[in-house]
Amino acid sequence: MSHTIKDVAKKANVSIATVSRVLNGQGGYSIKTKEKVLSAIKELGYQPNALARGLINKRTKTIAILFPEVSSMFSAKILRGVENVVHEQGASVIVCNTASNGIRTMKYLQLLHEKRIEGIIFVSEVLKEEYYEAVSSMNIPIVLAATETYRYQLPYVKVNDRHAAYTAVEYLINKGHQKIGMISGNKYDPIAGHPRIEGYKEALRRNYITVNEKYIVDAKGFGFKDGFENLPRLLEAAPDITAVFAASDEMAVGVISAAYRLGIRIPDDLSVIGYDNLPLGEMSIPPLTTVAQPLEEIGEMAANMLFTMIETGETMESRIMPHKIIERASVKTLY
Amino acid sequence: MSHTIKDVAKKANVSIATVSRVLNGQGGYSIKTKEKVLSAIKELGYQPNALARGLINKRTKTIAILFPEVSSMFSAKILRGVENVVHEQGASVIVCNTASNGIRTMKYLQLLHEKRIEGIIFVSEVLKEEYYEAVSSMNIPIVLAATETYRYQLPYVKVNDRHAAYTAVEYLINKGHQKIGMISGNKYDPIAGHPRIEGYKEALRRNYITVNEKYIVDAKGFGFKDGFENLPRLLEAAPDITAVFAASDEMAVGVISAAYRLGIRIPDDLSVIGYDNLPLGEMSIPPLTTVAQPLEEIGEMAANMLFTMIETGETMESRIMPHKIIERASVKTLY
DNA sequence: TTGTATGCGTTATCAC
DNA sequence: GTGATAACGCATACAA
Repeated sequence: MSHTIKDVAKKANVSIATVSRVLNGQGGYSIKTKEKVLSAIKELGYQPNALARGLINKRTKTIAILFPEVSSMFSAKILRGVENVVHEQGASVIVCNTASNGIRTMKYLQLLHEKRIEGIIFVSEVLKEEYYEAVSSMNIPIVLAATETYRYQLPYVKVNDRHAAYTAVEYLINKGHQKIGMISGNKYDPIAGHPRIEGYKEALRRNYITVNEKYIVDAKGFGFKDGFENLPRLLEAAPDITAVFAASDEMAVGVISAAYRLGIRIPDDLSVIGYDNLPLGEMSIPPLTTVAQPLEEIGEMAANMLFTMIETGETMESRIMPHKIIERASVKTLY
Repeated sequence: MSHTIKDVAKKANVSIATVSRVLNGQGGYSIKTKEKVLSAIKELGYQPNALARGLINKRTKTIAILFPEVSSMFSAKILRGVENVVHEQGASVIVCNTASNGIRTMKYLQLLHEKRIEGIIFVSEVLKEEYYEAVSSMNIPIVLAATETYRYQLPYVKVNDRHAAYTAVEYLINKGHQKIGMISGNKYDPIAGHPRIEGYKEALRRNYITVNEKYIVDAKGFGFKDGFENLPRLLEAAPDITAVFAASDEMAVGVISAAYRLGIRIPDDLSVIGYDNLPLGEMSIPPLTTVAQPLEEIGEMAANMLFTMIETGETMESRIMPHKIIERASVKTLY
């Protein structure tokens, strides 16, 4: 099996203490012994045992990331950002698919506790009380990504959902649209649901357009089907709309597909704006205009914050990341 | 900080040996002491230290997965399958983005060695010799997913690329197409490139259609842009084609978008078939007909194989997973 | 500059 | 049934 520091010591004719010292480059040894040790290490192909190390210095150089669904473009983008800085730090990241399932999440949290990971990035979901308790008892930092919590003082990094939605809708208004429908994700979702609806309403109000509740149809989720199935419902309730704000890119693409089925031309008959800026949007026909969340940067920022929290032991300020309109071809100018 | 087995022992008025015994449910203690220990554990919120455990029994219950690009739907799907069985096993998975970069990969491999992970799943890439050497020296099992290697005896799980491509093209032929173009990924790619081209050719030959090299255009990769930018090139070289086989779904969607720009109607003027069966395909306009790789199952199978290899110490047989045609709306029947 | 010895939190092998 | 105690592989305080 793998060699130990002892084997190296023997081969180099020194004590294990000396080997340990050169391994950690602390000095306190002659250049000659250093070379002896180093060559012994090379000869044996020795690799230090991170378990033994971690046991002593209480550092595992491992963090975890939890999301409700690993296999979505959304999660994948954030993961990429996280993985980037994790690798930079010489650390590693354990991924956990919670499936939005309480017991599965709790089971993971326990496993992570046992493995003595040093920090957690919690993505997209609402942080339940039991999660919070569990993490608290682990005494390690956590940062929320693309979500936030009002009940606890926890750092998060996300865009301002309300404002981003506002921006999207105002963009539509600036393009001359007045009758604007919205297909929202679950309206009870305190992060990606309600705030975006509020942003929509506020944009209308500030531009002296009356808010009509019938113009808002609530999907149950944020997927393609949610958009696809709800465009007809929206059109029935509000046949005169000239534009739709969909609460996610997947929904927006669903809307576009539904429109295609119905013989409604995008953007000529109906304009569509999405939310997220997933790669999907560029691939759509027509290419989707959307309000972008910088997902990869959110992941990077979250990871960076987590690592400095691990290092310093102090908490950090939350970050609101900038959103911006990505103009493509799904919105028509109306004048 | 976290409590140790010692604290539990003290609180329960027993020795650490006894605590360890009930912790591992080995028997050899009265039901009464068991309860004493258990309640002490609960009171203290004790969590065993996996590092110390791993140090002794040489098991970390951790595996790693490496892919060239985490933030693709392709990787995400496989990851999901892997994560599924990993969680079932009470283990955890470290994700590594190699970025198809040799030194990055080697750095990761070393880190993983130090962490004493128990196995590796290697996805999509060509296994270089130095990778093989590194993994060999770790003395842990590896299984390849969606890739394979000819130089070494390593278990893999993937579809038969050549056959899957054959199936896709024959489907086109059965629909009455004779002039069929192909946009291949990198033709030097020994896994996803060359074999698919061979499958394409074979399908033509077996159906007595002359292979014309001009009908094959080689993109440099498998992305949207590769499809988008190469349809015009293909059309120039082979203006009379009635159908295109794209070597990936992303490319196929790129082809559809390019066709749209060119005023070519899909499938009326041109049929398109893809490869992979990503969620993307359902969202396309028109929905994409494609040959499916069961990505999630590939991930699950790879993980299952890896775990039994870890358990038994023996190697396993490779698995060819079934592919199948997913009929949607991008192919027209020609008679 | 170098070596010895102790401890990190477990499990396992002995005794009792 | 239960309790000391020796590993596991390493870092470090203390001697030398």
